[in-house]
Amino acid sequence: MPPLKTSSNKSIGIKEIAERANVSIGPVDKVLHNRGGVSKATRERILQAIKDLGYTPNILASRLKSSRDYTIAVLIPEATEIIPFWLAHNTGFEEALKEVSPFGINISILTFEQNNEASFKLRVDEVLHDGYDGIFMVPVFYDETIRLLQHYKDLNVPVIFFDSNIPGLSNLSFIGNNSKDSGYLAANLLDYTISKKGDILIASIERKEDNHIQFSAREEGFLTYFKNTGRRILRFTDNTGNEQTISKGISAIFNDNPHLEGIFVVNGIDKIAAAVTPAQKCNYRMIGYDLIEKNIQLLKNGAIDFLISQQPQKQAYQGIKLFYDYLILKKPIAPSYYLPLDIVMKANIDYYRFL
Amino acid sequence: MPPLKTSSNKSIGIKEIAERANVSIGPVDKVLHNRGGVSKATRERILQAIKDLGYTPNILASRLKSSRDYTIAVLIPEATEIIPFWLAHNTGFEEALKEVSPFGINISILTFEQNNEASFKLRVDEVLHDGYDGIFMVPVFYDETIRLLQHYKDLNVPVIFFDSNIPGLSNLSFIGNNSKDSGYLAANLLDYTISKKGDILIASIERKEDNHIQFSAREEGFLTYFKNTGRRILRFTDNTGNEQTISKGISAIFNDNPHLEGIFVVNGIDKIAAAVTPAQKCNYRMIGYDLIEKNIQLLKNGAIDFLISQQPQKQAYQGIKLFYDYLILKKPIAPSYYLPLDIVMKANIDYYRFL
DNA sequence: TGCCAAATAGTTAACGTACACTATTTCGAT
DNA sequence: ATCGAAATAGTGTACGTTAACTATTTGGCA
Repeated sequence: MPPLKTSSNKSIGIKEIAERANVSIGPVDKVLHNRGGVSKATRERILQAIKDLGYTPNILASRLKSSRDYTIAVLIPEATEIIPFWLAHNTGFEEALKEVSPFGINISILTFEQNNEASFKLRVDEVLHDGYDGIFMVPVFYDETIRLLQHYKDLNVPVIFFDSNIPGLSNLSFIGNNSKDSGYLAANLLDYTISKKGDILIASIERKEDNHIQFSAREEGFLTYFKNTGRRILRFTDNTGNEQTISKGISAIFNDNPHLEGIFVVNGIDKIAAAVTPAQKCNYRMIGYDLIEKNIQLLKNGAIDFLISQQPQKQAYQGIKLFYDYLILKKPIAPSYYLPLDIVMKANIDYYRFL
Repeated sequence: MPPLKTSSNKSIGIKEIAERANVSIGPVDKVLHNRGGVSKATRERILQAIKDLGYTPNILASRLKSSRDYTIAVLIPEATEIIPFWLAHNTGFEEALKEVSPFGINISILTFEQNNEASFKLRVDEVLHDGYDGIFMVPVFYDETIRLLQHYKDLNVPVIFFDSNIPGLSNLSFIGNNSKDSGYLAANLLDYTISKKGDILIASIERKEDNHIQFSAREEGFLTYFKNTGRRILRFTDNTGNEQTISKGISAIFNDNPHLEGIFVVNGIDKIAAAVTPAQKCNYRMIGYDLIEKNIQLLKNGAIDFLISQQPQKQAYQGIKLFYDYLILKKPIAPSYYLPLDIVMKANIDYYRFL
């Protein structure tokens, strides 16, 4: 039985196409790139030859010759002390660049303040003015996002959203997690780890600089799971950010609800986890989001039981490679790419730290 | 604030190096490829110029010129009705090939029977005879693996293991899961989902065609977790493969152990899951391995609670890309690449199905 | 019919590298 | 000092594509 060789015997190039169509390579290239200046008849012959011989362009040679550069603008919130989350994307960008930069793909990272529409607008202005070959962005502010999309729609420049999505717009694609499903997953998992009659608390730290759409979706998914189960669900929301206040609030809930067994933290799990004493901790399970360093420590010392990763690095990596697929390989792009919802716990955290 | 441009202004080629070292491109190329025929003095000058200017070879041009092909032999067990697991790798191989085949990397898939050393030996003979530029293999049989390694060690041909590892050999690298840690993870998760005093059953279907080293490691990790916890652990092993026998065996254990709450299935979870009635199922949790279609169905209908994925597609994909890194990019390769231990349940299975 | 612009087709020079081939230099032996 | 082989350095072509440039054909109009 002969081994399954995956190589094509003899690669056919534009020369072979030209020969088969009885023309020189000039018109072939024109047809391939829709550059016009080819009579209808020969155009047909060339297209037929391409079909017959199964031409696949040699991207190496193509790239070598036309050293056209593609610059992707990356519109991403600034990582801060409070929200270090956005730092994680960088390793993904770097990794992707290693693979695609030989093909002339560069990125310009344009950061903005997540709670400051003016700073976002400034970046959009910049992007519109400078003219990029692709936009990879977190669509935080609706109106400005629309403005950007409208400008680039006519230019046929790919705009891909990541992290959070605004459905129904003219962006080429979205890459990220399904927030609602992640909430549903958290509920499913929490349900497994507490007793049938235990109560559940949904907690969150609300900050103006956060992306509320995503958080609502998480909660919605979570509640969907428990709909009609008779499970008692409590709610705690802090918008002070003050440790004392949070601590008191949580303690009060604990005292008032002896049957509390699970906590689902929509956002700011480090703050919530800090508000709980180890003595209290042994009585409930806590699940939340984001594999940032602080949370990883809390997971390791047992203050948090489960984290759901949004895989920022992977979003960044795959996102940039989507531009490579689209711009260089001319592959079709799906309207959305949902990354797996990874469940991370103490026993497998080390395998998720650097990816 | 200017955007962080990641592009290099002007790429340095061998021409620039030659100029700086006061030679023509000929000797530069000779130095770059250690082809000799260069005097020590000019060699030094050239190396210095390379260092000074920070030369990075243009892999596109390089590849275009020398259309040297690399063929990787993939030694992988044959997928069968009983063990469809090995089918999953194919999509990973295909995906990887799409990216690396422009660089001249091909693969030859050589399958063997997992429980038949002779068939393995045949493939090893083939590999030794035909001469490959890289070997990607599951080292199922020790002696033959050694034989292969010894032959290729002198030739400096990269041999990478995947799926299961034999430590301490001269292979370049390993990519796969850490089986022991996966067992530990399963224990940790199961511990979360059952009550403090529940008993646990470790079950497995032993078949001669299986990889026992991996299974032992899983069990070892599992037991490590429960060491000194006082948890009562039972054991069920079937080596008949007969449905009736398994069913009876499992039933007997259920009857004899009313406190049984969790089942860890080392291998053959579909068989074990089938042996349990829905009525019994609601009293325990079941965790096991392999995202094969049969198991996915069982997960969906609730017969299985958790599956740990070995990510065969990712192993295949990343493995082939390792050869690309090594052969084309000349990047250093780590001795092992452990993939994340993914926890899959009903609520997130759909995100794991096609990757 | 002849002329000329427009349309179409053909030619060629790179892109950066690899490597075979040719040219030059070095240096020991006479 | 001269010759010539060995060692070293330089040259040129090709890889497949792109796109500018040149050559040819077409066809409308006087």
